[in-house]
Amino acid sequence: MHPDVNSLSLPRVLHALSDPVRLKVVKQIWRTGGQTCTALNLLNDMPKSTASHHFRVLRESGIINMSPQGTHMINTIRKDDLDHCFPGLLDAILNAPDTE
Amino acid sequence: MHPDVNSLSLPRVLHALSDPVRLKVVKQIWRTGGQTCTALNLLNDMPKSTASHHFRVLRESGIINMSPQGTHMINTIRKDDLDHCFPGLLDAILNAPDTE
DNA sequence: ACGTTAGTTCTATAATTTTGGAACAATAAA
DNA sequence: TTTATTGTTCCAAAATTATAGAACTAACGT
Repeated sequence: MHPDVNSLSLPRVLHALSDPVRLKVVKQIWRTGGQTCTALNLLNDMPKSTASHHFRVLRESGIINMSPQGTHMINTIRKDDLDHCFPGLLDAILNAPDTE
Repeated sequence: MHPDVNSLSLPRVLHALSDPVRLKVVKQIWRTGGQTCTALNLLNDMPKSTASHHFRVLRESGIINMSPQGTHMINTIRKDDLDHCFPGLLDAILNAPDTE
């Protein structure tokens, strides 16, 4: 389930992005323009259920769109929606240096 | 204790701002250009210790500067430092509509 | 010196999040 | 149809965070 554009919450978006793993994932999805979970190499670092959890947080906060494509999920950033709701926010975060 | 400019962490900053109370506080400090804790009317809503906790999170993430002024603390946003580390981020958040 | 103001720290509890194992779908491919 | 592949969901444990009462500290005014 994906939240509607008009129901995005800034605290929720910020919380989703405040996790280093999720922040990294978002940057990578953005860089590659849409990836599956495994293609993101998450499963080398953590079990599937944990990765799935992080993707769920990103989806439920409205940051990513997940669409089933055969056996995988294609993840894309909801850039337009985020830009519409919070202008400049995503760009600032995507362009920020890796501080962690 | 305030973190140095070169040691600000994006996930940490995002986490600090992902709490609705703290987000509101930051906006109010920015709007008024520097306020004490009580002037922020936090204590009407919550006990002192809780407010103090939130201010500590904001301070330790590098978002606010707290300087003792007699018996109070003057809280200001570390705008220059944040702009320097994460260009556009704070503006995007400060200008974002109140979604909560 | 005394009380007041403003806020911190200590401590504990409640709430939320993260992590991960195991069982479970759904699709694809042999 | 069997077997992988890709991921989800369920569950419980671990870790983090939020909340708040109570005692404490420091500065100011009287």
